[in-house]
Amino acid sequence: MAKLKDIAAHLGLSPATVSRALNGFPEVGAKTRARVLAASKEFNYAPNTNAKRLATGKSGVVGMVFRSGRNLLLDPHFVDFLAGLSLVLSEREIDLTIRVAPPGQQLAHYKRFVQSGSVDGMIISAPEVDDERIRTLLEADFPFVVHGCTQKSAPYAFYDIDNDGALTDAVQLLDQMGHKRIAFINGPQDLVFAQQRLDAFMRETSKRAHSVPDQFIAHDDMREDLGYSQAAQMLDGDAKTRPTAFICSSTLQALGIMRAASEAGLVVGKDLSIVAHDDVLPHFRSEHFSVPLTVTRAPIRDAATHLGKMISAVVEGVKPSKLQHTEKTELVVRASTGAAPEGGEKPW
Amino acid sequence: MAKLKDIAAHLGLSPATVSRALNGFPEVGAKTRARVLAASKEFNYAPNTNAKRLATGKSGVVGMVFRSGRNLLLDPHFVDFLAGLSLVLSEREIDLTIRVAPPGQQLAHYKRFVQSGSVDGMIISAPEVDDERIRTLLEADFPFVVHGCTQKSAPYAFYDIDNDGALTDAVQLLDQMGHKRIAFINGPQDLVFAQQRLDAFMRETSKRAHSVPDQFIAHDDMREDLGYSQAAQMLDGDAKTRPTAFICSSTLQALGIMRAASEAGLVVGKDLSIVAHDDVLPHFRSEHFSVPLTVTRAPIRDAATHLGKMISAVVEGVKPSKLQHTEKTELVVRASTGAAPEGGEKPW
DNA sequence: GTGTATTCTTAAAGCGCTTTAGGAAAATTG
DNA sequence: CAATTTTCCTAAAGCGCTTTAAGAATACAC
Repeated sequence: MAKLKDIAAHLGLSPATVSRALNGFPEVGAKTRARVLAASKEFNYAPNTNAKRLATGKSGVVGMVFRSGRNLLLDPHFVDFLAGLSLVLSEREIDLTIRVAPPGQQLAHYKRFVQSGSVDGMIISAPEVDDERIRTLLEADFPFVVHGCTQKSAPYAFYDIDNDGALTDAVQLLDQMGHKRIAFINGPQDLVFAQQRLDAFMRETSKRAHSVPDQFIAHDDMREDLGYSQAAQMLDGDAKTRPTAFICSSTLQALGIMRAASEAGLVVGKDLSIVAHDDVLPHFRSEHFSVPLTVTRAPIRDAATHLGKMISAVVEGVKPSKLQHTEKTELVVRASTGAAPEGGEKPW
Repeated sequence: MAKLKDIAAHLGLSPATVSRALNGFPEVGAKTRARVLAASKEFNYAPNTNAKRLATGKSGVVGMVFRSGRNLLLDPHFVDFLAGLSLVLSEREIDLTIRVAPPGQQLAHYKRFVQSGSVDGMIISAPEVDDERIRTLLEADFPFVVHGCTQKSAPYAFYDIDNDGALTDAVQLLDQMGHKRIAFINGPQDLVFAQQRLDAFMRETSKRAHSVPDQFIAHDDMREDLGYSQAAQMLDGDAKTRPTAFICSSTLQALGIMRAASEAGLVVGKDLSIVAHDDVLPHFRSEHFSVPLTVTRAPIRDAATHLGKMISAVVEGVKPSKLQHTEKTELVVRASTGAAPEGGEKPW
């Protein structure tokens, strides 16, 4: 493996000049640069990454830590995010290194990442309500970006969607259609976005005087099977008091709700309305569901793309406070929502 | 950030001793080691990864390159593999760095990974029939493992499943049930496993004197929608000459075939039999399909686990030729297969 | 032609760790 | 107790690159 020194020796130059020629510094003569470039081609030279990293103090890598318990890599939301992210990063010649750790050891891995200098920045996904990872990275003054946001005026870079707006839209739509009994199948309660959605849901429903009993609000991973079982349970009761509409946090849950509805003999869009939040996962296109789904739409792909650019900027020194974005969601009304069925006008 | 030198100075020791104490070398005194360990705790010391890497020549990282076109990160097979792999690697304190590149630039990235010394080894997934990545890494004598295998006596470490056996089992089962017209919906033809399955399929069907016309063999990405459209097309014809059974390479394709069957008014397991290969993807459990699926079973997770251990061994210097495994698949007969329907006894 | 500015190149230090070779101190031997 | 061996530790070189400070070489001015 040819080294910088070899090339220098071969050309009768010093390593310093070769280094500068290769890295595009202006103070090297035009023909010298040309010679260096040619020799580097000829010798098939590639600089030793680790030497470069040690000398510059930059790694050209950003890191992510995954939970091994509730394995995020099995969550389609998360995978789509990762796919988008790694694509953007690769375009910028930034590598992504991933590490999997059990829930209890998450923080330790973040600290090690920070201290060991193996990454220039980190990406945090699915922040919790009071997220210790964020606290740690802030304290260490280490570059990072967050997918989601924990508070109104956060001192870090983030890309979030307007969860409040999404839920407001959803409740409002159903209310206009005459629904008074709206159930909510949400994401894991410890995650910020779920909390934000819950808050908005509670506010908007109670504002309209049809506040919702606890048993019609569920919090769990956003999966088809869980959506199914939760919906099935909620639908298992007197037709006079069961929900006439569902709001849920993911199209996967919506699929489960549809399955439960069909088993209960209910026609979606007629006997039962469903509004989901749609992250636009490539394998679960809500417009192609057996009953096309009404959704609040915000592609998770967009978040990944933005966050990739953001972390690259933060690492370059851009102020995190300049890199904050909350994306509005788009309400797309399709066939899964319709007027409340007869007998549905009575609130809980 | 505390450095090795700082700790050494603080304890009145040389950096060499501190380094050895921390890395568990035997030639350091028990109480010296204790002091070093204590001080390192106190100072919250973490060695600089890049310095370590430069000094040792090892990075503790393995790399993967993904195609950006046909984005492998959107393929559930692949993601499940990745999830398993990263888990095993993390247990061994090996990081995984991923890079995404367009199809034409794959090779360049492999070369850069090799030359730059940023990774100790690579993992290759979905090898092609004559895979240039494998050739390149072999030439460079660089550690790598392959998920799948390109030839009988390969000079590299791999974990493969017995594709030949799987297809043999599948054809044999259907044959015993009286099926004479078996269609095959396979994976992308340029991939080795698809080729192996095709070879076995052709051999076993022709052996039984019911060889298959071209239009009843399809090659494409293993997706529900493609399985659906391919099956729909194959089923769109005279009941006397259309397939009575399908073999397919993935449970996703099987889902598509089921959808096509149901739209054609066919009952799976009665009018139409299906055997799929099952990689045991967590979101697509074949035993829970509306008609439980007959499969040749081999969890992709197992492959990931093994390959994680393998690459770690190869990097440690174990001979790749000692690390080769072909896993048998398990035939699991469920309700999706049944006796050939009336009129099904006539071969093509 | 001398003096100054400008352009190009180099020597050498340094990034933070590991590791080889060697030395001092302590333990073992006869 | 001198002669070894063993145990523990250190000095210093080195990993392959970048970068600062300074020096040659060339160009420009008058």
